[in-house]
Amino acid sequence: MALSAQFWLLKTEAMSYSIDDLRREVKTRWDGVRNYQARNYMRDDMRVGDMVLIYHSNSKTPGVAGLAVVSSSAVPDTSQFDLTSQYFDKKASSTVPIWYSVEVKFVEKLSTEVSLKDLQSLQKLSGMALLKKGSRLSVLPVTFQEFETILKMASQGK
DNA sequence: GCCAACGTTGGC
DNA sequence: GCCAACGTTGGC
Repeated sequence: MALSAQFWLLKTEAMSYSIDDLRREVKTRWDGVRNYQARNYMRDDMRVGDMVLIYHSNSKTPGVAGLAVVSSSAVPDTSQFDLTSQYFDKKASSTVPIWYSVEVKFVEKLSTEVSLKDLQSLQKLSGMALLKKGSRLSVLPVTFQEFETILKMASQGK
């Protein structure tokens, strides 16, 4: 049951993994996601070539900081098997993994970050999953219109 | 640092 | 299967 969505938003705390980290590494496995719905989006719906907004959460000025592309579809998140990892899950086994992660590749860092405030100020974006009250999901679908609007805001230095 | 809104866990 | 307690997220 694949969604038609081809655009996504991934949250990350800039202090632990920022768009600059992704630029440096070029590609990364988006591991450590421990929420079932977020997992389902990654495992069932994210496809190679899907575009991704990288969102810095929990920072002084939260907002969309950059752009990435899905470079590999979801495989079991190896950190769930790693005893030394904070993401270790004792209920998971290699034959029956629980958590999955896609790989994303750096595309660009926005010259101007589009802040949460900016997003909230646009009537056009009022339907965004990110802006829904109480939405704490770290993997969220974005519509093409929303995606386009946000990139436009970035290009206008807004 | 606060706390509201969630999701998960575990006792019953 | 219910639901209270607990842990986490994330804006402010």
